[in-house]
Amino acid sequence: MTDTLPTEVAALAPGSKVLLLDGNSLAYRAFFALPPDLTTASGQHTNAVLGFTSMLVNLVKDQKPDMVVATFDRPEPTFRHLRNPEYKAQRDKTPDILIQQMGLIRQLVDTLKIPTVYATGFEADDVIGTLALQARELGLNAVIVTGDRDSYQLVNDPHIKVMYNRRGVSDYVLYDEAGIFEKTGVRPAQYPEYAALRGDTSDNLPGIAGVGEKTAAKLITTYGGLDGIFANTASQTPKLRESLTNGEALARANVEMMRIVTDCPVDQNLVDLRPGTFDVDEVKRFFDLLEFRTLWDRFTEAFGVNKNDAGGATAAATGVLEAEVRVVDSAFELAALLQSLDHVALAHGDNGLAIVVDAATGDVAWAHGPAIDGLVIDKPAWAHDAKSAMRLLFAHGGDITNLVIDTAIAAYLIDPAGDRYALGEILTKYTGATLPAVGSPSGQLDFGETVVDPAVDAARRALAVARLAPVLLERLAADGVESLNRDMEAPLVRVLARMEAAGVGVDAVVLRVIRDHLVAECDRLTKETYSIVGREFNVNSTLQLREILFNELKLVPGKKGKTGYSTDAATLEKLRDQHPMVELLLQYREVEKLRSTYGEGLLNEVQSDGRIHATFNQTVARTGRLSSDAPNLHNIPVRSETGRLFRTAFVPAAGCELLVADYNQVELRCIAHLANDPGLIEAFTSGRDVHTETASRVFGVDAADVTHEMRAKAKMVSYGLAYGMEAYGLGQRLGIPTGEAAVILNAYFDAFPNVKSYMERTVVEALNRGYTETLFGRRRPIPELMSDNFRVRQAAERQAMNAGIQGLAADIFKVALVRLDHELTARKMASRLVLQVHDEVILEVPPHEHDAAVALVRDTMMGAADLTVPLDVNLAFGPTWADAKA
DNA sequence: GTCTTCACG
DNA sequence: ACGTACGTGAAGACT
Repeated sequence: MTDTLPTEVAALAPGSKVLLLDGNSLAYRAFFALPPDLTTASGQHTNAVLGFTSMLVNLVKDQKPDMVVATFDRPEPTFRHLRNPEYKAQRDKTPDILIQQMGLIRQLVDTLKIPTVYATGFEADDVIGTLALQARELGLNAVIVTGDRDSYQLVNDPHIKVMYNRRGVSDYVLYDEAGIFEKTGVRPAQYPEYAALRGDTSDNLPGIAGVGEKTAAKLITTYGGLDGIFANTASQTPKLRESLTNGEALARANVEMMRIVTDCPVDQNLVDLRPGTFDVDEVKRFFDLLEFRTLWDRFTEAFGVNKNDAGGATAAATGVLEAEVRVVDSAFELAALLQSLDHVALAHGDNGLAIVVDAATGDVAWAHGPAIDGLVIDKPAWAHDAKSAMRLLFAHGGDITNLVIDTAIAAYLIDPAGDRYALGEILTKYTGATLPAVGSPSGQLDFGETVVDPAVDAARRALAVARLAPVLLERLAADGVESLNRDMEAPLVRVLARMEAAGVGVDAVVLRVIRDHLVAECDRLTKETYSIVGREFNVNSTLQLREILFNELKLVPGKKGKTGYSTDAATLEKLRDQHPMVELLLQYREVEKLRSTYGEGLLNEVQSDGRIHATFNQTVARTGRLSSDAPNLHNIPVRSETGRLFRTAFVPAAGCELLVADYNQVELRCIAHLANDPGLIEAFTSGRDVHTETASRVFGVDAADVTHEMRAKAKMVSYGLAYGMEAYGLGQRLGIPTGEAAVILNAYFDAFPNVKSYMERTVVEALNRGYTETLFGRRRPIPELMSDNFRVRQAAERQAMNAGIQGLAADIFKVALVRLDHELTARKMASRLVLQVHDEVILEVPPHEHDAAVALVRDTMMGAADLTVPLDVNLAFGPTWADAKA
């Protein structure tokens, strides 16, 4: 123990420059500096935010402050309002368009980690006055930035200056003590009394009639202050004497209003503030949200950030990547080279693989043709789009068995909202380096004259991976998604690669029969429709359909879209009784969808091995789910009788059966766990049907008395819940009035109160953190939660509610896939995964593994996560996908 | 390239 | 008064 208290030390050295921003005043100036019709695509007004941001950029660029501190008025009335109800009464006339933007301005300030100081019952001016004095005590230089002349009175020390915004966003003038005197004719300390005499329009305080700026300044300098002036009224002209005598009370009251408090109770003292470090990504998202494009460049310049920097990333390396390519022809030579590396940064090219030998010198080996036959890379591997590299090696009898990082997936984990994760883009974003365009000889754009060796392109990409991987690994750790990458996403790459390579068996003959039948049906329905309408037209054209339905046939239109009245199935359903063509149209729509997307679509994707090899995307869905394309095997029909026929065309390899396993109500179980709702947990642990159980609680009847209708309604509510559904939506889907739906919804939340509080808590947490987080640590930034646009914000809230639920289900499923594939391999089983659909896996199983496969799949899937409710799995075998149902 | 519609979990 | 359930991908029409 020491006998002295620790000395408080300011963050800044004496002589440092601190900018004190009067947030409200500058927001006003910004608002009137730019046209009010500046909006984003979604209709959010941005003129004040844009102007404010622009001011800030200019200030930082010109002033180069060591710290910026902002102040805003508090909503509570101040002592000035209590004293004089007229004071700043015009604030009530603040335009709505500006009020809407104040939240965004504060958000900008927060995003830039600019400390904000408040004092309840006082104005921003008083806070600034208090901080300016504190700055002086700390030996700092304070620059007050404002559009309010009241602050002139604070410039009574060489270390305090005012930067006054005259108009626009860049017209500033910096006043010191002499400057104030020159401008007003009085010294700063005299400013309140001077202003009290002449009045202040911006504060809505009238001055003494007949006393303007000149007279006020002259009186102040002659008599030193109000006391002197009113003691000497006798020496004035009769007219001025009368004005002064009548106005004395007013002027003395005004002074009390004008004088800035320099010791108000601020919530933070200057000595405790530190200049913050902002996250460039977060700032960029804010700029993107508000569609600030050109401002971004000015911002990065003024704030001295590499505009491609990823915030915390510490890559000094920049420049254009150039590779020194050595060609490796023999497998022996390649093996020797790999032996010497402790990790392998690689990129795949046309039938070859580029492997970084020495990133520092740009030394890259290009192995192709026979050299990669049977190549198994078991060293820790770094790659971009590793799944494609794996599939290339699979085709040559090789493998990549120890993937440490896929740079695209890492970028996705850092921000799953990114639209693309092209190697060149994330390289520049996270390291500042540039990847030359494909086919470009030396970083220049190529117009087809020069043909560059594909090996060179692959080599450059491998170098890019070598540069990126360490930066991204560091960032993954910083974001707390290291284990998500290591234990889930990275291992999953190979599982998906194996499923893609395996493909799923398709009976093209069956497919063709289905397709041909649909073609005939389409033909029949089209002709019948033509005969009813009386002429031919393109039934696939919504435009022509709208014309016929709503103009010619005069049917009553339903909802309207962007371009006109909707003709979707829900609308047509309501028009069913109005005209016979509507029924035909509905039938046609269904059949045409099946014909085109599935009949023709799937047939086009059948490869020469009689199988479909779709692509499973791991960096697309913002919730963490997988997606499928070319073709999409995640939306093969099942709900309609005819559509379900397509599943009869999905078959196992000869001698095998298909094993289909899907999680039972996995999202609802996730809700039960996350909300920790006793009722919902009990509904799942009781072992009885969960929807019946739910209906019993919602409708207050015994489980035995739950009707089919009640169960269906309860089921709809349960699922709608996960999406943030409201009474209107529930009513639409159940075909009941909104009021009735509201009663059901309320009954649900009464029965399961923790579910409601979980939903509310989730939104608040996401708002505070700026992102949602699943149980496994998967993050999803949702900046739109801060939007001032009601519609945008509500949509964001629903996304936030859903992200933790859908995301957790996705995480559980991914764990199951990884473990399942791992176990199948470890047990040297012949069964293999061929397909997955969000909560369902499909395996090809030879007869002798029938029982072992069931046990393994069931145990692995049920054990993928330990929730407060059990996970349940349905399993079924069948000769086709359609037949494999319990 | 955007819009509308509709298939799935 | 607003608009009204999350997440995907594909096809066809239209600009």
